[in-house]
Amino acid sequence: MTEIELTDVSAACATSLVGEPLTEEAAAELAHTMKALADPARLRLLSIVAASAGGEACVCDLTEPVGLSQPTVSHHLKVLTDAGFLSRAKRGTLAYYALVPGALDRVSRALGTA
Amino acid sequence: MTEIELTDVSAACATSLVGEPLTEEAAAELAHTMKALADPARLRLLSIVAASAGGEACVCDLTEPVGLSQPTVSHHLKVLTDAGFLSRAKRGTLAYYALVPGALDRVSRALGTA
DNA sequence: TCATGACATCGACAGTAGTCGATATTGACA
DNA sequence: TGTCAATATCGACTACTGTCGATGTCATGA
Repeated sequence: MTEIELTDVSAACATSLVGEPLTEEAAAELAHTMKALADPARLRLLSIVAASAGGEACVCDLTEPVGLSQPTVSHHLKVLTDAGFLSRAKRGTLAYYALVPGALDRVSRALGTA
Repeated sequence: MTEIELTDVSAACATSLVGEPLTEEAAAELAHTMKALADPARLRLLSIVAASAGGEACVCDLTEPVGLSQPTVSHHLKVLTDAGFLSRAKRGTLAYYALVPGALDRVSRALGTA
């Protein structure tokens, strides 16, 4: 595995897809970022977090809606956090996840021509 | 695998990610669409096609730039075509691929809040 | 009609990713 | 300190995916 450790959203979306041919590196970074979004469970987690009161939710709030085990939900949240889409705030024994403002918009702009 | 045969862009991007929680079906469709984009070779193919003269390119033009075998390139082009991002026009013995107008924009809008 | 060139499909293989149960970790609290 | 509850990590398994070489298909042109 060729580790791309800190591939987060801001790094991956510097250039636009349709402007000029992507370099190999730019394509790898953007693909890595999009892979984080290319999973139904993670998309649902993002949308549930976004729709939660206060814009944040803890793992225990998310397990039941998506119908997956707690380790699996934790795994998906880690993927989204590493990709820069979610932030994690631990308060007491609970871990609250929230959307990182602008992260989705950056990916959006990397794709769209408009 | 629960086949989603005709998952193309237009079906997958009806709702926005951050508006309200995605249904299981909407999440599956959008994830399927995004999976088509979540690969460095396919992103490069898209960008090369977009930047080609006349907005289209044949397989023989694409094999060398991405450094992959002809069958592999053909496979990626099929994935992108099935997902609704590329159109295929066969003229003589050559197959010309072109961006489907608005396809990327639809995904872009499904992600962004703006 | 036959050979050739462009592309698609097939079959196989290796690497990757989603999932879970079991377990470790961490903080709260009695 | 010991217990409990919430999360994270680990190990394993299965399924999927990217890749290739071999082969099939089809249109062109001699």
